[in-house]
Amino acid sequence: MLSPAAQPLRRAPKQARAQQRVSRILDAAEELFVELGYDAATTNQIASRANASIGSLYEFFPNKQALAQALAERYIERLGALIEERMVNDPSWTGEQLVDSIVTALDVFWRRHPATVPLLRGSLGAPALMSAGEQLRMALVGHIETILLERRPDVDPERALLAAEMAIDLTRTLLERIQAEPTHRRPVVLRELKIAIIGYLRTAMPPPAR
Amino acid sequence: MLSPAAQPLRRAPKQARAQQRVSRILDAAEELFVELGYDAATTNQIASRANASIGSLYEFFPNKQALAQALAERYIERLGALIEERMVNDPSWTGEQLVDSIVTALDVFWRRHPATVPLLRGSLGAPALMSAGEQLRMALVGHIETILLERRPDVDPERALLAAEMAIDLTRTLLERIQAEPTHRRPVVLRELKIAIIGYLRTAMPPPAR
Amino acid sequence: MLSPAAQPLRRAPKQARAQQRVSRILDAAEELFVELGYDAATTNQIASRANASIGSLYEFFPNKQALAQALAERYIERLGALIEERMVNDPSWTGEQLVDSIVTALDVFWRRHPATVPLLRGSLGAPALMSAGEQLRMALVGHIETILLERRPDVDPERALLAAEMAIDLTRTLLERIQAEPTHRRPVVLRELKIAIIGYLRTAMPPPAR
Amino acid sequence: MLSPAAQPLRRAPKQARAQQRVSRILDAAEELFVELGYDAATTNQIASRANASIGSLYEFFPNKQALAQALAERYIERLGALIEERMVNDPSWTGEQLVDSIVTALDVFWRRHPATVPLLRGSLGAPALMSAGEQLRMALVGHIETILLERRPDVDPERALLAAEMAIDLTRTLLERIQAEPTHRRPVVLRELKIAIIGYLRTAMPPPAR
DNA sequence: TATGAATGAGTGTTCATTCAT
DNA sequence: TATGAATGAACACTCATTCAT
Repeated sequence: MLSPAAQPLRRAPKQARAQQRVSRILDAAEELFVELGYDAATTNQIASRANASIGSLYEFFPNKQALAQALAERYIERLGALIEERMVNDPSWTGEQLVDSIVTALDVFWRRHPATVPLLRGSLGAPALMSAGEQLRMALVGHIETILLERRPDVDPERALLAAEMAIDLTRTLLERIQAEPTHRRPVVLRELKIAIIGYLRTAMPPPAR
Repeated sequence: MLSPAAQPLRRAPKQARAQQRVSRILDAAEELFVELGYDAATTNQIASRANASIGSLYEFFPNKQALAQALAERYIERLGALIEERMVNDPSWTGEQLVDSIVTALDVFWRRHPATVPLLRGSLGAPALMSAGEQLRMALVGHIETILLERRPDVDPERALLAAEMAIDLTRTLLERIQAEPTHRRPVVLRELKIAIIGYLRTAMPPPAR
Repeated sequence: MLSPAAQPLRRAPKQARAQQRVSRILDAAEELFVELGYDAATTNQIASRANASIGSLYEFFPNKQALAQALAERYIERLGALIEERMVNDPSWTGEQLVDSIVTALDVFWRRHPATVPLLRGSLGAPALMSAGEQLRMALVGHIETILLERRPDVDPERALLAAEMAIDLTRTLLERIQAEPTHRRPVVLRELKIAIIGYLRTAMPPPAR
Repeated sequence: MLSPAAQPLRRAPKQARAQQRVSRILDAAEELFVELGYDAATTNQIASRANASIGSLYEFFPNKQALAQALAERYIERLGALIEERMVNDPSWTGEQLVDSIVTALDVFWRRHPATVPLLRGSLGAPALMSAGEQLRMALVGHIETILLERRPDVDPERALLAAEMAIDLTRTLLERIQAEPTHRRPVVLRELKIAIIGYLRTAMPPPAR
């Protein structure tokens, strides 16, 4: 259930205007983190791209890191929606179909929210982003774990958790990698990713001998 | 193989003393890039941890970026050695044994040179590091591709390249991920990584029907 | 006349407070350029003498050079005022009286704005100052040329321009020279300067034979 | 006359090799002061253009300023030679011819030794150069004063000194100014300079009534 | 409440000068 | 004596953050 997590906002934006502003600021942060990276993007740039004053930004976010936090939380929320819509664990599907559906959904999400990538990047390089990314990762892992256990109640829960983590980490890397590929190569890598996950799951949790 | 690339050093350190100093500076950079990230690590910190003066650092490296470059090049060199020593494609080995040997070798390398991780991280976040990391990745991919083709001459070369890329990307992420795990979990994840690669390769390039 | 030139200010100081601050910064720059020279004066010194923070200075001026530019522009403006007040070409005056009036006016200006001197100094030594100084020189030359042509319509315009340039250059040097003289010698040199200009003009553009 | 002045050299270069090296260093300093200005030229650049080591440079010159000093002194020496060769006060010449000869000689010198210009520039802007330039100026003034007194024994010695100073200062500025002019304008300005000096002297020290 | 002017610690980098070899 | 590697104070400039209005 993709919990909302510790409140990073100084003041809850009660009025619609304020909520809109917070949203615009996060949009701007998302864009600039992607364009320039977390470190190179400045808070003043973010504010001004959001048509907000820098003072306003700091009204809502105590510091730069909180922007990353909030972004991660927004992603978590939106992932929640995505999961409910598109990651249904339709029991009539084969495992292949399920993987396909999930990976496709995540690919769409990644493309729509490219800052997921720098956010999900691990600890090194930008410690500021670690906890935000960690949360996001855990939200995804939790969902996959649930699906896995639903479909394969025979599997050791610990193994399922591990497999879910692996699946998410594989997906993350490859989707990140895809950004660097020329457009025409993207479907190729995407297909390969699905193969990798299927291959992995098949080996890691072989169907119980009939 | 694993070519050295453009010279980033202002002055070639002819004397042993100077070479040692360059080496110490790179060690310090490695440490601090890992501890704080590329952006947050300052050149003055690096110099002082290397027991060198800041002027000395700039005697050898024209700017901060060049440190990352040089680090990547040093890694490429050392990987060259590692490959020759430990990544032998012994024909008597099974595929499993080969994967095990390679992944283990890389794990050791990763642990010894943890800055490989931020260096190998893709483009976003620190454009400065992109080309350095890209080189490193290509060096690894090239080696795996060679081994793959040697063992499986029946496979389409393009597929082999793709598989090599996949294998490296999977390995990179997971080894990076491992850093974040508590020590006792590391062997578990490492084993899982091997399973993933084996599972993937088995699915992607199934042995020719007999 | 005495056109304002390209805007060197990052942000137009709309409020009176800001305008005052810009002014104080320029005053400080003026003083320090005179005391230490352009290169030796540091932007931090300038800011702190202006009781402004260094950040504030860079809020208004994109870089050190822009301070010199802005100073030159301020001089050009003030010279505009000076010219209108004190360099009137009173037709009842003799040439001697006119020269006296102009040189005196410039002397006063020079004393009040001693950084005119380093600014007007030619290209070598501080390329940064060249264009700023060149503008200032042209403003002065233009004014003298106008007066010359008004009083001596018989003279070839090109000659008048040349004479105006000469007059300004002579004046500049000598007024600069004067700074180095002990106080009691200054009127002497000033008188000599007037003699030089009068002597020059008399020789360069002798009155038409009646 | 044209005295050598306080020794700025750490060690008298007794051997021919050393003298040559000092000379090459000064040549390099001259070039770079002209190309980049005194401040922007670095001592390392100077040493390396002179094919000397930086240590060698500091063997002969205690600091950067001393290079300017020594340059000025070298100019003074060479001016001494120039004066003896080309600034002869031939009694058969008219004043015009004399001025022409002197100004021409100085113009040649200036062109051959363009660093005279930044050196002679007054105190402000580069205090380091002040005393060096001052010495050079005094050497020139002294010579002109002598000539003036020889030709016009009727003139008050103090007036002659003043006139000599003026003549040198006018010449200096205008010759400096000439550098900034396009080549084809240079003879024009040069002629104008002669006119200015002649006009000035005629006015400042009119020939005794017959 | 919202603004954006103001702050100043901290950054990468340079360069005059020293001194071990 | 000559070298050039080494030094580190100092510089121009940035940017996260504050706070008076």
